[in-house]
Amino acid sequence: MRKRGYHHGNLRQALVEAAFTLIEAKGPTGFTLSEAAKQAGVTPAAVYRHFEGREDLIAEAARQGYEIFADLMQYAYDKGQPSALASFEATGRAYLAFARQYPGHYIAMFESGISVNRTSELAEVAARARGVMEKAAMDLSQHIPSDKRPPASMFSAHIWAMSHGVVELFARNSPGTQSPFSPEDLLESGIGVYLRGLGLIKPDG
Amino acid sequence: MRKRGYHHGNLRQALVEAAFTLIEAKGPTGFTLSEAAKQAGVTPAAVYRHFEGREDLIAEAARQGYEIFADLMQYAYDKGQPSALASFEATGRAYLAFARQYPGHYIAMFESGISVNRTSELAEVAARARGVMEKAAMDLSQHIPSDKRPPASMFSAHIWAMSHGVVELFARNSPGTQSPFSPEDLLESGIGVYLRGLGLIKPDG
DNA sequence: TGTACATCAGTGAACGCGCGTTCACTGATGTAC
DNA sequence: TGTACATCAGTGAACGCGCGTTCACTGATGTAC
Repeated sequence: MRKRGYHHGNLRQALVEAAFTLIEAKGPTGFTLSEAAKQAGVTPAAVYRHFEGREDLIAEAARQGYEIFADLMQYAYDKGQPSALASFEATGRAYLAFARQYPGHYIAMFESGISVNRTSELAEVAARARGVMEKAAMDLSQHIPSDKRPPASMFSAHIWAMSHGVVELFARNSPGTQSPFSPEDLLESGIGVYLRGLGLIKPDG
Repeated sequence: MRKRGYHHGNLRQALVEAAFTLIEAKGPTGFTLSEAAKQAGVTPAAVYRHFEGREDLIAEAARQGYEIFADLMQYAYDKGQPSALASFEATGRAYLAFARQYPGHYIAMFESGISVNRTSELAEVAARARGVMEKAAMDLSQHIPSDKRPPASMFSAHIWAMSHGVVELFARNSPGTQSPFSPEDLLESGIGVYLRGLGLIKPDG
């Protein structure tokens, strides 16, 4: 039961959620502090009781996004264990699922222009998320003969790049919209080919 | 020799170039018509002799970007001929080279939020660029046994996604900046693994 | 349980700013004769 | 070659707008006694 009087009760979080909605609808450009306040039913000045300003609000939105993201990746990883391959593939699917399910979060994290090094809190949670991706890659790369094994951080960078590219180009109203394939199919098949290239799954697998 | 009096001489192009500079420096968000005018040494109102408004100017910047992009891709393709593999790899390198050499153009094309379907001119040149990528993929996929050959448009979408992802995550001041690998190495190795996955280059190639 | 009071999350008015856009204008350029 | 004139790319002032931010304030809440 929400209280709604002079005091909002949970304005801070309401503002963050308004930010997600606005960022999702209009992009990081379209997001304004005033409109977020309005959507939360509050004067723009009230925002300053909870955030230092516009940037700080966006940074908090990004932080929450990374938090969820890291949790989902960790969960996917755990669920795939003890198979390195299953864990790896699960994190790939989790990546795309996150981008689709939390578009506002995703945009705040990757397209809002705020630096991951803005605060130590933000840097830490981003590092945690990246850590899961790298762990998954590391585990899996143990199965590659060491002489032809790429560094795990390169491996995970490739997958991250392809995932991000699929999201940006094919999971939005972007240039590649025309594609007859769903982002999910595109990413899954792309990762499949890549893993075959590393000899990690069978040629006809 | 430039003429510089009451009449600018080539204001239209000067404005487009100011747009590239500003977009590169401050992102599509930071770009303002007024500042572009100022940078071209002209009153904001003068812009309206050449463009319908802010959006129209950005769209022209994007169009010129696609024009250069399509030309570079075509050139790379031609240069690799008659080898399908050489053509393909050359277009991959050309993609990244374009993104690095023309960051303002790249951002106007892919991050400014203008739709490729805004005008037929823009749609056409974008289609031309995509056409080269797909042709390169198509040629190369002829070398894959037809039973395990993915559709060329999927193939090219994978490469495009990885290329775009590398640009966005590792060739800018973005989340992945930490990576110890250069974007060029990352993309080249990523495409290499991918092609190996398709059986298009030797396992130890 | 009731009262006095401190706390602090909100208000609302005001600010200066730069934005995109419009308008009547002006003055440089180029062409006709 | 010189003059009259049409063209049109620029000016500069003005507009309304929404922005982020500040400030003194007010009124709801929660606590001490």
